[in-house]
Amino acid sequence: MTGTKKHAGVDRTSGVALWRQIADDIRVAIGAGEFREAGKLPGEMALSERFGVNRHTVRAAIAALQNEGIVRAKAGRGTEILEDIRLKMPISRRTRFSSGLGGQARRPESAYIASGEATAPEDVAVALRIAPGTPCVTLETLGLADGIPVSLAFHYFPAARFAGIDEHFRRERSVTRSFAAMGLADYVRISTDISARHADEREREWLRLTPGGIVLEALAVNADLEGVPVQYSRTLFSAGRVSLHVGNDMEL
Amino acid sequence: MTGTKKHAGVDRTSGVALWRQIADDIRVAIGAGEFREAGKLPGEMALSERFGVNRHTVRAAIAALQNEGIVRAKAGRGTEILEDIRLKMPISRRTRFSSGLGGQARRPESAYIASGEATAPEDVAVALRIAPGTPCVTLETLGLADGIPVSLAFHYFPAARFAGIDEHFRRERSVTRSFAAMGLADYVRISTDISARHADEREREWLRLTPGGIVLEALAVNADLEGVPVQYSRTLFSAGRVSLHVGNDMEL
DNA sequence: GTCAATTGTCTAGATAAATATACATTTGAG
DNA sequence: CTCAAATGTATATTTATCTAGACAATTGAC
Repeated sequence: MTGTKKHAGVDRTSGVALWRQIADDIRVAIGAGEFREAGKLPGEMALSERFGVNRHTVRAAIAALQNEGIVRAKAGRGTEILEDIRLKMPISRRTRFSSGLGGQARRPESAYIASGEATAPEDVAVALRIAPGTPCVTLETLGLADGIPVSLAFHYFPAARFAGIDEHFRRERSVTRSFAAMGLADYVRISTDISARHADEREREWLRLTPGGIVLEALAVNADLEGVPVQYSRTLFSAGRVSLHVGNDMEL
Repeated sequence: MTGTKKHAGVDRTSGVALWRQIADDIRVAIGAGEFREAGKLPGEMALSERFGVNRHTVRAAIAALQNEGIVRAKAGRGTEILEDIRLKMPISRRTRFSSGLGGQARRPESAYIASGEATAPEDVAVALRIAPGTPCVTLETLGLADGIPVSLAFHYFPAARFAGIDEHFRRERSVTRSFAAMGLADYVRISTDISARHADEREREWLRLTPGGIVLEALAVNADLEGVPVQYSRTLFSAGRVSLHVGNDMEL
């Protein structure tokens, strides 16, 4: 071992400023319920010892968390924890954006970003069981909870069956209701592929992430009740605000 | 607008060093297939213009990517893109580590890290449907593919039923075979919770990740064929090497 | 071999982040 | 009111990151 004293998870060679590492660390700790009893963070001195850094570095971290709306510092009182927010998004045969967040006392909302026409690329065509190059309607949407963006989705629908579904979405603000308006009363999730990576610039902008922010990328296929694929989606969830739950109801 | 020219996705006020932002950005671009034709990155000068930074900053980013084994720079030739190898790990009712990677022509392997006894914390107890504080056998394992670590798992087994299962694992190197050796011939996955975050120091060490590396965290519950929970696992997958596939067979 | 294109190395200086101290201000308990 | 415990503000110094420019070393094309 070197003579360097090792402290909780701060890395001075990572290219990430200490205040940001500490802010990320505290955010995770809050999510894990570490300070739930006190309802507030330990004092700046205590935190600076815990992380092995100067008090001002801790202050910079807290300032960042304040900026995110997670905590609120007040002279003489301490730093109050405002809320613990990581939504649980169910992934099941009946996965839908708005109903998925229903039980969590939040206001779910979908926003229209853009739509257009495109020919299906290889991977999308395979998933939708159509020939590569088949015309598709594309739709890009933003999912919000209490006004905070949580997901950015890019959808493909076979144009032969769903031409104009984007117009329905602009009115209905829901894929489920858009399907219903076009005569498809019900549909099921048949496959979901999940990976994680760093968000690119555009994704960071829509999801209001800081550089280095992580997204969960879910590639999903929905089908009608006959099993014919009706939708291919690539949805990016803000990993700091959402976890995905693969549950029992996938079994029936 | 200010006189500052805006360049592709670098943010100078984020607390993340430019070289790391650029490394992350290039990694994402490689994943999206941006340089697939050339098979190599643009020159350092071209990249420094693209990101609006000095050539040396780009060099630092490339050095980081080289360290991750994603690219290889060679004087006079350029910076070659190595191969993007991301294993697909199926998540289904019959999820098992070794058979999951079977079809991908790789040599799967599990290694024993440590084991012990512990009382079940709240969340584990709820998942295993036992009282908090019930004795459990704990087991920590490393999953490898072709000798490269891909997952780090921490398991809980109810001690009343599975005392000594860690000893079986040390011999068998497989949870499935350890269960079999203790009289449990078959089991099924009943729930999986997936999220993503930055790896901590210890995780980076076992999974051989660079600082800033991402892990997919899967919280899973397995049960016997009567539906009685037999195992709770927290598995960390190296997000650069693994994607999780939630497929149709979850339905039967 | 010559040449252009590219990565590798070196030195120096400017900017941002982190440390070290000191003291002011706000709050709630007693 | 007084005091202890916090956060807020200020200044100076050290360290890490980024910029700038010059030149060496390697490679492949001609």
